[in-house]
Amino acid sequence: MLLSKSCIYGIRAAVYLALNRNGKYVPVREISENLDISFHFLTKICRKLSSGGIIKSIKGAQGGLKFERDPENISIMEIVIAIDGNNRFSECLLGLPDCGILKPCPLHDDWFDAIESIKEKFNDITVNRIAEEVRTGNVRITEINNPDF
Amino acid sequence: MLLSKSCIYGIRAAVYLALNRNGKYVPVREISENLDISFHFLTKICRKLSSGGIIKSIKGAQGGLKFERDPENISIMEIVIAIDGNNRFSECLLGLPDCGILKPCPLHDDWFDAIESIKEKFNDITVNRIAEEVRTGNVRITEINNPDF
DNA sequence: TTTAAATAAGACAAAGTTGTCTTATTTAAA
DNA sequence: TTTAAATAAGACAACTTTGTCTTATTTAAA
Ligand code: SF4
Ligand code: SF4
Repeated sequence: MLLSKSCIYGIRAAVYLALNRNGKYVPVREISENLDISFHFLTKICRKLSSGGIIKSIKGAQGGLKFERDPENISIMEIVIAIDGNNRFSECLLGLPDCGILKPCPLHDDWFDAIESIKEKFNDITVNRIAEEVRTGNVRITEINNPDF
Repeated sequence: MLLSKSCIYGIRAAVYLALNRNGKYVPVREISENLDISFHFLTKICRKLSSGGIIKSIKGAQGGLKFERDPENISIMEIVIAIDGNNRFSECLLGLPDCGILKPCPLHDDWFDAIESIKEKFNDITVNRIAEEVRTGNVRITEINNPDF
């Protein structure tokens, strides 16, 4: 798997948040129930998104989560980095020690083409773009039977 | 990580085997020492390659491993499948339940382009091709200081 | 002021992957 | 025939990821 479950949940939660932003803070409980993700696990992930500066959270009644910045400008890559750190994509194919391009492993060229292309895409795709696609009904972020997302 | 450690070790071991085939059976111990891979862990992986029909093994003195088929015709993909099963690459990006192209997740198109390209490459690249590249000194399958591989 | 709703924090459990070790079995060579 | 070299098999430990649970804290509303 290219992405950890944590990343996947984080991306889906961010898209949910972008879909439902009407100024109000959205509780983690609501997200976890609608996306069918373990509540406590999701709160942990959301705390990473908070400390990563992607969302902000407010405690107490009427509290919840909100974007810190406009999700128009938040890429999938930023979410992945906030959750799993910077080396999810820099880990390379055979993971040899002291690796580099001086004397690479046999799959280096092919692998780097592929991973660079994925990286580019992850940098380009914004949370808002995905939310828009969900809104127009082309794609989904939850199980197939859920009519809402 | 796209590939599990088991796969990585399996690929490196197969390339080693292709580099050192002079009719004789190669003991797992020799491979594990030269590639700096845990011996017992590697034997487990090699048993998967055996039951997958990629290599054959002979017990006892002068025993060891040998290719079952010509490594000219063994792709990296076959090794990955023998070790990790068929769904390493069919696992999809967001891993939604009941997934499909009818109503895909937002990253489906981009993801499938990328993964198809990687799959193609993994199907094309043979163990022998990698071994040849190691022989000519362009690439390596072990740590940088090792002059042999 | 009290209560209910919400995040924060962290202990803990379950599961998967990776790695170690021991014992049994097979085989060729001494 | 004995011995050493090798795989086979599987128990078990360490580590990582994933998931659950409990307690503390904060906040708005009743
Ligand atoms: S040579 Fe390239 S692909 Fe291979 S292990 Fe190193 S960085 Fe990764
Ligand atoms: S829509 Fe495509 S990329 Fe997304 S989860 Fe399903 S198969 Fe994977």
